[in-house]
Amino acid sequence: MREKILNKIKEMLAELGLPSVAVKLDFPEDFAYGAYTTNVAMALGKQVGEKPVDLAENIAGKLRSNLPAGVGEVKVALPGFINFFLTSEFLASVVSEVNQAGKNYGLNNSRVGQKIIIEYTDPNPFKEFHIGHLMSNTIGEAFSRLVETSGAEVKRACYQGDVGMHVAKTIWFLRSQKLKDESEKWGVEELGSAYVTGSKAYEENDVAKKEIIEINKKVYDRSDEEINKLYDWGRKVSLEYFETIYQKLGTKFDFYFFESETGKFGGQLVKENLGKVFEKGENDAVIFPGEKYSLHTRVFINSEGLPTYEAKELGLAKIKYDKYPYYLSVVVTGNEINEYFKVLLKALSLIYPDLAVKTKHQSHGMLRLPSGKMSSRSGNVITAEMLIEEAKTMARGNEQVAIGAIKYAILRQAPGKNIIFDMAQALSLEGDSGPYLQYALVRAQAVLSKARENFLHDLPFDGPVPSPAKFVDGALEQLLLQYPEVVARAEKELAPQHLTTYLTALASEFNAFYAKEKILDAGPASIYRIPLTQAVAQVLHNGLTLLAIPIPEKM
RNA sequence: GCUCCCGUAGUUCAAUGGAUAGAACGCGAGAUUGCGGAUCUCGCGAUAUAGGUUCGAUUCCUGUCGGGAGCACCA
Repeated sequence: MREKILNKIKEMLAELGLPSVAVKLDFPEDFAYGAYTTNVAMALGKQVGEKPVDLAENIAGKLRSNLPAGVGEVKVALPGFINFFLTSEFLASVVSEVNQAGKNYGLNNSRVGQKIIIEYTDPNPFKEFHIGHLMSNTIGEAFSRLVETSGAEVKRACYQGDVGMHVAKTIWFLRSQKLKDESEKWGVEELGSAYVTGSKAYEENDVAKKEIIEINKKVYDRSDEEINKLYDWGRKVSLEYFETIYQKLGTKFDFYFFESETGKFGGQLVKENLGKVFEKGENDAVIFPGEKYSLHTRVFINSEGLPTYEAKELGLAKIKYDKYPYYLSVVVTGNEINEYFKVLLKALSLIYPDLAVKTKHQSHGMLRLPSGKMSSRSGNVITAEMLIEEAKTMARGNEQVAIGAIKYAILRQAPGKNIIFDMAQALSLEGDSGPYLQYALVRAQAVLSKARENFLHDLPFDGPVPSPAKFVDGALEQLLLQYPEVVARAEKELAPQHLTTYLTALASEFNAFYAKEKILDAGPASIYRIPLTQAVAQVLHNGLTLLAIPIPEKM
């Protein structure tokens, strides 16, 4: 439809002898202004030296004598908008289009043939899976699913810090506890608190600090049998635990990358480019002189000879590409990495320029809780599991609703900004929330299943509806029509909030419709309203699936 | 101190340079023998500040004020 109207406008502009400009066709804020609107007249007004309204009338007049099929009216509004109103017949046809397309409604081909890799979550073994990881996972999974709608081949990647100081800190404490083997009843929670204790010791106790640095080296070169044993056990426990969380959250990774591999290779890369890209710094460290490029100078190899985060990330870019020659690589991390990532991309561009341009860093903000609430006994860390459990009690024990509430709270705002996560608000379970969407869908499904049982037997309605035009109200149908464009925009901008905003508008419109009109047992109107309900349910289903928000059957 | 990000109803968030700045929570008033009330209807209420660019600025540019993150061997 959009294409048809756009082409027609261009055609008319040409016939009027007006200069060709990029024509914008928008969804107006209010359906009172039609289904589509354009501002060409205002944009052209000055160029041509005519009043925008007059110009708009001129163009509209032309359009009226040559309407695209499905457009019922063209109106001009001050100060020069041209608005397009669609016919009831066309709007009714949207309903059957949605039902015919089903799960495929909203897909497009804009990225067919592209290989895209998306890295997110990135929890560290030997540490807790905290709410920051939950946030990264939620956003990354939504990105992945959105990008898949464009026909791209998407691979999900998880990058995990299985070596480094945090590991050494945890092991330091485990060793001090004289842990013999895995028969000891320790799990992830204890690993988490071992890290906290080790961390504290590192900062407060010089002896411990030295021991931890020593352990760190031994983890890298695997020279100590006792440490190896603790290490292998801890790594396994952590990774197995993470899998249970991914399952809950609806993520399945294609690739796992570990710092133990990227560190080796990244360190090598840095050494090879010493003197070219990198320089010697203080205490034998190897640095990247970021100041040359008005960035920070960063250490890539520390004075112990071990690769830092930056060197590892450098190696990772290449390792990823070797495994999966990508067209685009998206990396989702917290925004405290922003400055480092700029340095990293600069260094990468000097070594592998082609990879640097293919890499896109998308950060997310921090998940903060209103102070005082929800602090864990072991420190300030709030684990994902604790949050989910807390949410669950508020969601009448329904885990799908709990996860939906949390995910929606994260996805409703633009990524990159901090989120003040007010538990009470996210789980008020009403209004602008995940459960609100879930409820609208569950309710629609309940009506539909009742329709199947008692009323009509030929669902789904994927054929034409007899004389539906008089039952068309317009708002729901126009929203249904917008869905594919909303998805495309959210995909292109990696902006899931467009989709959450849209779905909330759709659910709200549906709930109003539900309150106002009878769907079942409404005579001929039912013949239209049942498929309409089905189309709404289909779009809610498709949209929630794209956001990886669980869809409960009952709630 | 320097660099980056951000200031929108009382609160938490939207808004591709366009129309009356859109929701939700909260507050006030209503709707229930009705397909699922975790619902619906109505009301109150906001672009930090001073300039600039533009036919038109929440959006772009500059200053000020306020908040967050980072600033050499953690990730």
